[in-house]
Amino acid sequence: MARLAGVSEATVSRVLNGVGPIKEETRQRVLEAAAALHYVPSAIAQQFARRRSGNLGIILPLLPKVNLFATHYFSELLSGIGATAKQEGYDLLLFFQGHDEPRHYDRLFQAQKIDACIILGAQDVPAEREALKELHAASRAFCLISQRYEDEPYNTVDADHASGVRAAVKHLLEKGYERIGLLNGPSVYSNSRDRLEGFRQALAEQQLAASDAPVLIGNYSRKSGYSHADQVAMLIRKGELDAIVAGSDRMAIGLLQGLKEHGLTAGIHYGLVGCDDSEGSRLTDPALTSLTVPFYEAGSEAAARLLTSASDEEAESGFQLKLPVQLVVRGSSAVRPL
Amino acid sequence: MARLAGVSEATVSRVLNGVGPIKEETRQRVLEAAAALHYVPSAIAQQFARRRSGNLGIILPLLPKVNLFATHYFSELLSGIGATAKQEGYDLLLFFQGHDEPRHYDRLFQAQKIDACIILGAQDVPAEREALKELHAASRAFCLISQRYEDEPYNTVDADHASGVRAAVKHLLEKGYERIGLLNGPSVYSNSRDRLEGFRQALAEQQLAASDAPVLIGNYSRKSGYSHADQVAMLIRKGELDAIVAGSDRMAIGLLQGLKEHGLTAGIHYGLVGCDDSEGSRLTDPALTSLTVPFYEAGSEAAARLLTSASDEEAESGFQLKLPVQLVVRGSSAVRPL
DNA sequence: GTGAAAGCGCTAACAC
DNA sequence: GTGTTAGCGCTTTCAC
Repeated sequence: MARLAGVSEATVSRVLNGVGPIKEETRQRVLEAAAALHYVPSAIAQQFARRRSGNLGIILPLLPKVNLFATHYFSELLSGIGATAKQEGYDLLLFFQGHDEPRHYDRLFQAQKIDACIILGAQDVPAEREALKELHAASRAFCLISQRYEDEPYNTVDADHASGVRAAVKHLLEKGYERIGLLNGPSVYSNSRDRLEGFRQALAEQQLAASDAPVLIGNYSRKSGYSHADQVAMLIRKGELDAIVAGSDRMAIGLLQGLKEHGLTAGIHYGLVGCDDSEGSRLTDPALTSLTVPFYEAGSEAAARLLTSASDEEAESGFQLKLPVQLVVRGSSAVRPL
Repeated sequence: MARLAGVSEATVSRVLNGVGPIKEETRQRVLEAAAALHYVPSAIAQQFARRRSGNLGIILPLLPKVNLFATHYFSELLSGIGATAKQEGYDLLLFFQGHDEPRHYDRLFQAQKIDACIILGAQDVPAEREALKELHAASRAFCLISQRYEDEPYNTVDADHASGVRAAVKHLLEKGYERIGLLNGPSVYSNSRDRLEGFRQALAEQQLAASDAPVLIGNYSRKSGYSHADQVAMLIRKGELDAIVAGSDRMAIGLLQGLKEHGLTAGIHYGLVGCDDSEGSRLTDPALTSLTVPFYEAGSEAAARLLTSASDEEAESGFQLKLPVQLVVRGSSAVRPL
């Protein structure tokens, strides 16, 4: 105890935490003693006494081994969260959530392991809704990223996927493509629904009938894109399709590879746009036009809103952020030769 | 307090922790009461009383925004660590370490935030060595992944990069390539040194002079691979090189793209092998032959060794694991046409 | 087999 | 401004 070294008692606490009025001289004495003794306060005891853990929980889906969250999506998000959390004096506590496991999110709060939490990869399924409702009922500080529940007032941070897809379709039309299709992800993710909506809006704006525009559903994986190649090749050959927007870069890349086997090259025989502007978009030949999503900012915004509101005890009004998405044009959507 | 519901006192603790002899009947009573009251023990208080945090710290390098740890490397590692930690009842506490920031690793132990820790992306630089020495001096349970210090007895888990590169070189020679080069990473990483060693061994085994085999040094990024393309193209044109092993898939891919601009195609004009068997290796055209590294296993092994030894108070003997690496053959190292 | 009591190392009233 | 005094909610000797 540094109190021996100095002369005081709980004053040490005040000095170290910078609370209450302290005479500069004693402050110095305490600081010196602490330094001399290499004193490091026990975080465990502090947490206990303060009844707050100082931890920001992060719940992320445990995808099957390989390609877990390779998609640079989680990487960016985590970095953004981490930077802000550090700045606010919080540590990051990670929880992998198996898809089938019971979602005991609130238990993390009850156990006081975390003071706030960010949920990644939430799905629109009953078990998830239940778990979130519980959090909300208990007034927990939590936030969803990249997933919204239209009928619930939860805090969310998302990208404006609808605008993104609108921009993509507009771009393709300007490039001379005429029959645009969509390879979307499953509707348990709100961003899939957003993309569909953006797609329809874009067609409507151009007075194009959305009803006969091809919309295929995959699962966001490269494999899924690849497996749709046969069908897409047929549509292209029949003249019913000449460009496609995919809900993820991975699906786009799989599709691109599959169509190459059909002798169809992106940017020549058809136009292709992906989503996420992942590293992979730069690896294909031709490189993939994509929509860049500010994941880092999403993470840091989410953390900032949660953590600063946690310290303020003010009535926090909740938030539903929608971050802008931007088109990055590359070879896969080059001018269409007639 | 569940004690009201039941009748006992500290017995609750015993029941919930399954220690000491308990009459089955009281055990049931306590359990029922706990269930009825939705009792969840405070992790914070438990940690405090037990003087252990129950956290496994993970230190990972904070790389500049984009492509942070996209490389599936960290993803796999984290998943492996997470799975084992969960199984052992530990939570994961994440710390991003800026390259320039002071490395106060031991402070995490002093503050009792963590009971053990895994360090990813450690470099062989003085500040790092200093921080690790401090951990070792204080007998902390820690482990390095993918980095060894030859002169220090630290716990490590690594892949057998030397064998991997040997296998790669052998494979290329068998395919008919004759003048193999190496595009390596910087020697602050032990795996770079390992690869160089494996490379030299392989040449020596084949009675080839290692001295005039081209060895280039990049920094593991795609950009770095790309920027070596000019030099490599020249070597190929001069007949001084016809195949190359790159220290990472990303460098290999950058090189492949750069050489394509020189009109040189992997698998036709030259042979190419990468390292890590990342997702990107399947995206290039041709697909990239690579060395598959068991990152998931590395993570889970590291966690297992640390956490089981932490509970056993036995003399833990330390460990230096070397996991096997395997060659995955794809198009970039096809038979060389003469 | 179970209760009683001490205490983990801090913070936060409350006096002085 | 600073010391005194209670706990925070568990675990853990030690008796019984």
